[in-house]
Amino acid sequence: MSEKRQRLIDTAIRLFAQHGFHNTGIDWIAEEAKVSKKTMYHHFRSKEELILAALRHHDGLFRNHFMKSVNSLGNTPYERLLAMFDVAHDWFSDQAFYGCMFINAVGEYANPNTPIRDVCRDFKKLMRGFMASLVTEAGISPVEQTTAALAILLEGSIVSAQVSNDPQSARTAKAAAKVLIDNALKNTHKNHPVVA
Amino acid sequence: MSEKRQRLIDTAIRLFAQHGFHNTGIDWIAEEAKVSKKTMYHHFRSKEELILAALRHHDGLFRNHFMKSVNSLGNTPYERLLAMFDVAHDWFSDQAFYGCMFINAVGEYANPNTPIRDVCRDFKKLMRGFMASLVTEAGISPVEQTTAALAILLEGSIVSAQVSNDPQSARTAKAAAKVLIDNALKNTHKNHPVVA
DNA sequence: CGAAAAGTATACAGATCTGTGTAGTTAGTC
DNA sequence: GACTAACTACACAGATCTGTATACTTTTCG
Repeated sequence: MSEKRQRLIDTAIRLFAQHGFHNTGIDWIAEEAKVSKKTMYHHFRSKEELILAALRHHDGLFRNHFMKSVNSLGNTPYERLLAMFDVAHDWFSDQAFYGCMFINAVGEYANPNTPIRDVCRDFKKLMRGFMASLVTEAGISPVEQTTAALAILLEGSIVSAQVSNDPQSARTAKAAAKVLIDNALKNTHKNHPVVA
Repeated sequence: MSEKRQRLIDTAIRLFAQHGFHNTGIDWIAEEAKVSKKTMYHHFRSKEELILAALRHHDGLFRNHFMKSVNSLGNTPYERLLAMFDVAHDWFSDQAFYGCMFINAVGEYANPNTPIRDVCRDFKKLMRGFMASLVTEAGISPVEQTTAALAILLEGSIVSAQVSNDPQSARTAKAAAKVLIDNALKNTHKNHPVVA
C-alpha cells in the first residue's frame, strides 16, 4: 500500500468533512496531500473513486474508534449502550466536528443509485449491528425496535449538535436512551422473567 | 411581489432539495423556472441570496404545513406531540422526500458564520418553540429536557429515513416518544400531583 | 546494472460555474 | 402616446472543475 495513496485518502477525508464534497476540488486535495495530480489519478480512476475510498476508510476508522471507546468506557452491555452517548459527546466537542460524514454525503448525493449511497447505508447497517449485539447481550427485547430507537437517538443527537453547534444534545439523548432502555428492560422481565 | 420571483424561488427549492446546493447551477434554475438569467440577477444579487430566499420561503411553507397537520391530526397536546411523527411518516413516504433541506444545507455549508447557517438554526429554533408549547400545554416537565429529546427523535427519524430510504423510522420514533412522554408525565405527577 | 513502477511539474482540453454587458422587446402606468 | 420598469436572448469574461497528455526524474528491486 502506497504511502501517497494513504495521504490522499487522509487529506480527502479532512477536506470533504470540512468543506463538503462538491466544494472540494481534486487539485486542492492533491496539493494539500503534497502529491501530484497525475499520481492521484494513478491511484484513483476518478473523483468518485476517491470519495468512495475516503468514505470506506473513514468508515473503518470511525467504527473502530467508536466501538473501542464504548467498550472501554462501559463494563457491561447496559453501561456500554449508554456510553455510546458519552463517546458522541466527546466527538461533538472536538474542534474538527463537522457532523457525520455519511449523513452529509447522503445530503449531497441524493440519487439513491450512486455507490456513494451504498457505502453510507452499509456504515449505518454496521453501526446498527454493533448496537444490536449490545442490546441482545443486555437482555433487552424487542431487540430490533430498541436498537432502531437508540440509533435514531444517536443520529438525532449528531444532527442536533451539528446544526446548533452545541454538544449538549449528547447528554439529552443519553438521558432519553436510559429511559427507553429501562422501560424495555422492565417489560422484558415482566413477560419473560429472568429472575424468578 | 413578482410572479417570476416566486417561480424562481419555487424552482430553486425543488432543485436544491433534489440535487444539492453546490450541484445546482444558476442557469439550470433560470431555465426550469422559464425566466431569463438576467431577470434572476435582477431579483437576487447572487446565488447565495437566492439560496437564502429559498430556505426562508421553505421554512415558512414547511412549518405552516407541519403545524397545521399536527394540530388537525391530534385533539389534545398529548395527541399532537405524537401526531408529529405521523406527519413525519407521510413526509418520508413522499416520492419527493430528500431529507430535511436545512440539515442538508448545514452539511454543505460547514462554515458556521455563513448566513445560510443562521437560517437553518432559526428554523430549528422555531420548530422547537412549537414543540415546547405543546409540551407545556400537555403539562409535562421538565419542558426543556423533554422538548429537546423529542426534537432529537424527530431529527433522527428524518436522517434515518433519508439514509435508509425507509419511512419506518417515523413509527419507531413515535413509539420511543410515547415512552418518553409517559415517563415524564408520570414523574411530573409524582412531584407535582395534578390529581390529588 | 537496468528495467519497471511510481513519481514530478506543467500545460491543456473541454466543460461548467457565477456574474455582467449589450441590445432589443414587452407590459403596465401616467 | 410616451415613459418606465421588467423582461428577453445571447454573448462573454474570468474563474474553476475533472480528467488527460507530455516529458522528465526518482525509487524500487530482481
